[in-house]
Amino acid sequence: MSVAIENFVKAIYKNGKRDNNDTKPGNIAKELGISNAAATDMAKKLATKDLLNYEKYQPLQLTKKGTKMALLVIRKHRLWEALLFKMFDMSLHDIHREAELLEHQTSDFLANKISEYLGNPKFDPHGDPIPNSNGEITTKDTSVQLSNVQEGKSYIISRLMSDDKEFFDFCALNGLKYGNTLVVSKQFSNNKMTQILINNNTIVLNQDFTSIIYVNENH
Amino acid sequence: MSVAIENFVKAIYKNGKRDNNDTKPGNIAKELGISNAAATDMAKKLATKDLLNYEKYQPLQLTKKGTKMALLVIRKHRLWEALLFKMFDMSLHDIHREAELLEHQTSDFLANKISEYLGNPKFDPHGDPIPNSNGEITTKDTSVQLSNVQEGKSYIISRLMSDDKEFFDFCALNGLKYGNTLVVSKQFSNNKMTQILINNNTIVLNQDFTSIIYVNENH
DNA sequence: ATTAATTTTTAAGTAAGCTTAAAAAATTTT
DNA sequence: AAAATTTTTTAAGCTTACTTAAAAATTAAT
Repeated sequence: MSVAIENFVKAIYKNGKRDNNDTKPGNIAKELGISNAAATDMAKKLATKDLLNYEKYQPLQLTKKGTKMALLVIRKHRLWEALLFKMFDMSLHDIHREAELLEHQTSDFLANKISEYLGNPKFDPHGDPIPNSNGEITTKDTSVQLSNVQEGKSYIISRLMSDDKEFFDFCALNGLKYGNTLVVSKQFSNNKMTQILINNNTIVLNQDFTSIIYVNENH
Repeated sequence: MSVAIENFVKAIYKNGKRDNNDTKPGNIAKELGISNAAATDMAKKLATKDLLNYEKYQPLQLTKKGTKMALLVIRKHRLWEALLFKMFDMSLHDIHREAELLEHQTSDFLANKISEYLGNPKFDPHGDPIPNSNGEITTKDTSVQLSNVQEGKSYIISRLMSDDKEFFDFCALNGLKYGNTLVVSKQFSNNKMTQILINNNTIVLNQDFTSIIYVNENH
């Protein structure tokens, strides 16, 4: 299967999770930076390969086979991120960029070697779960978006769900890092803004950021 | 530049070295598993990009720019081989196969990180020299083919120049490994066959093998 | 030095993965 | 509910990297 196909099923999987199953061609096209027409074309093609179900004007739905393909690509991506992060002094954004390419050129055999070397980690450096070699995610995610938390409580950052350099630069600067602790000091105007205390600094985040930072309550 | 282009200049570079500059389209086509027509087409195209000089019916000659591109791809290939060989328990053939794909999806930045991590090695696990980040090979090669050595002398294996699984399996079985010592006990019929003593075993190699095993005299 | 064989080139054609433009359908706004 | 907007689909076309088939040139054999 080609890189284009792998990226296509991956985009459907990711957008499905993120945008509450808005997996219509336009949404996927945007994610991939291609035209809507190209997305429709590709959807039809992948339907003939039993990777997804296609019905005109309906959201695209991955089949079992398509989902497995997506998860195996995501597995390779996250394993590469984990490996590069551990071995080299590289930013989250940089490891993402490299993994984005390497993921398509990695045999299952090599992926397993990397996993084994790392001690079969369950999460990558963003806190995203790493699917196993059968394309299954066995960990269950109890984290919530930082936009959805309660004032006054303490939380542990569990996930930074982004590909964006600006965001990661901001995170690096402010101690927003997988595993770190923060306290929510105030929620403003319907959770559009969130004030947190982290590393003895008070910062205010808007929803662009609080919707992609996931946390678990700190008991 | 595309994968096809990177592989094309790499093939010219490698065949130029190996086959005494027989870099006519047919030879490159064979190396890449494409038709002669495709090789001619690509050659013309790359000439317009100043990667090679093309004259009808003449061998293809890489320009400075083309040579540098080839060497930077080869650099990435050999760095990946060195890394995978060091970190994971993988055969020479397996690391080659993985590196063949990874080489095209590796930024210069990452290549430098890998090199640094490995202590800027000058040779890969086959004994092949690793070009530096400017695409230059600074080590000078004094090794000779095992088909060209003298009876009775002792040599150190410096290079196993192959991509072939059969060959590597044979090497692994018989202790033919980069850095190991062997003694040439006999040359037969115009060097078509060579008898060597290695690891207390006597084995006879034909020219298919002795022409791709390089050695340095053991002083 | 011809003839035969091989290689290279040209020409025409294909598949993948895109594009833009316009038509059709769905969705949103008023 | 009708009109306006947006999205999806269809259609036609493009580029890359190939292919096969046949013509032209080179190389090898007798």
